[in-house]
Amino acid sequence: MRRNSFRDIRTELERRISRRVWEPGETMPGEEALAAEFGAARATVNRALQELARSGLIERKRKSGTRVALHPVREARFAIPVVRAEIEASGSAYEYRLLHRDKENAPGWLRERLGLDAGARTLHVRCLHLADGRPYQYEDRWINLAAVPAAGSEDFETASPNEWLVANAPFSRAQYSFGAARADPEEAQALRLDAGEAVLGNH
Amino acid sequence: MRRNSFRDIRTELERRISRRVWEPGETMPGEEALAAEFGAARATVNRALQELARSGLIERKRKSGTRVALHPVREARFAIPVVRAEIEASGSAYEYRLLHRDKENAPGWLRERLGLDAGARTLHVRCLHLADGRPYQYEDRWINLAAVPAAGSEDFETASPNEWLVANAPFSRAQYSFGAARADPEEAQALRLDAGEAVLGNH
DNA sequence: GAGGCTATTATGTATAGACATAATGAGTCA
DNA sequence: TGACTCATTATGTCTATACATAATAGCCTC
Repeated sequence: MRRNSFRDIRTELERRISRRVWEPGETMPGEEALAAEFGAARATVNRALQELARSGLIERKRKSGTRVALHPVREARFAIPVVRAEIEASGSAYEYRLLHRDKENAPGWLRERLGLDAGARTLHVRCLHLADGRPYQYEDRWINLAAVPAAGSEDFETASPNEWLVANAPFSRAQYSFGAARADPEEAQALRLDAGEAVLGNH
Repeated sequence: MRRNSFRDIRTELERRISRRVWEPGETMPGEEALAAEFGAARATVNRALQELARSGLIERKRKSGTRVALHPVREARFAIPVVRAEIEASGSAYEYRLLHRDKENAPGWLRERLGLDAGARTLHVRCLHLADGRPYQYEDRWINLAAVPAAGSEDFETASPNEWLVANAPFSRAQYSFGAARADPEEAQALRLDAGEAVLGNH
């Protein structure tokens, strides 16, 4: 008979939390007590609890104990997509087309967004990702050359900045924002859409 | 002198990976070897490696070993928004207006999306969130009454389904998807936009 | 050489025991 | 009262050991 694994314990605790065995904000039993109940070592219970804490379901503090989070799961995760992988995973043929690549001074709106000085050098790349020959995503990217100097010597003829950056500039802190807008003429042409059609953007 | 903790080990391994001490795709030393190098127990190295694997920087497979991920799928987190908190945090006055609330049979497109049987009962709620009296977000929500029966007895006169669900139906597995679309006449009217304007949606 | 069995190996997980650390609260002293 | 010290306590982490499990490689058989 299989012993209680940390997964089993985690699952059972999740169940109890969702069934309100312990109310949100309420302190739940300590590691020792749970270990005794499940017939497992404290380290095993600890692992289960750590995972629950990481996912935001519970909050833990030394000495005061573990309590069910008042505002459960306020965070979710999403994978930063690599377009090529996305397209290939769907079984379509991936094609990449470089439209534009030039070193340019950062325009005002960009300097403000990134907190750059006037005259900051950037690499401006526009390219298109196609799935089965049909436009799939239009990439219009500005790379701060001060932050990623190595990008200046990339030609981006065969790999997109998106993919190159993910592979070559591992970042740990990043900020993404999304929004919807009507396609401007340039975007519409690249994606073969009617101008004014709605597009999802990542700024 | 502080011993090497799993954090130190994780950090050092991250550094090596970003400095290409091991190339992407290359097999890196096993747990035993790393434990010997860092003067730590294998369990400690294991914990560091598990976290790196979870964040997508490395890939691990029994027997074949640990290798640096070829396409580091980095994950990001986002907060599941509670509209009221969002608006209040920005210093605006929050206002909530219920537009529609009715128990309805799930339409076909919804049944397909959620994998429901024909005739499944759902609660359909439409409401509007306003900031300083101006439309901010339009919420058009279908709740599966089989999954959250308690929602059926909520009137949603003062709290939105969004908020109620986050507080009362803690979920650990969830799927969100986002998209852009042109506002349909109903959405446009609620948000006081021109029909056809681009809106960001959460499906 | 195809198919299947087996040994090997690296990771995965569990354990008991130990010490570390943070937070709390009680007791002490000015 | 207020500040400080210190014991207490729950979680945090590390270790050594053991066994489990998946995947590979090599061997054997037909």
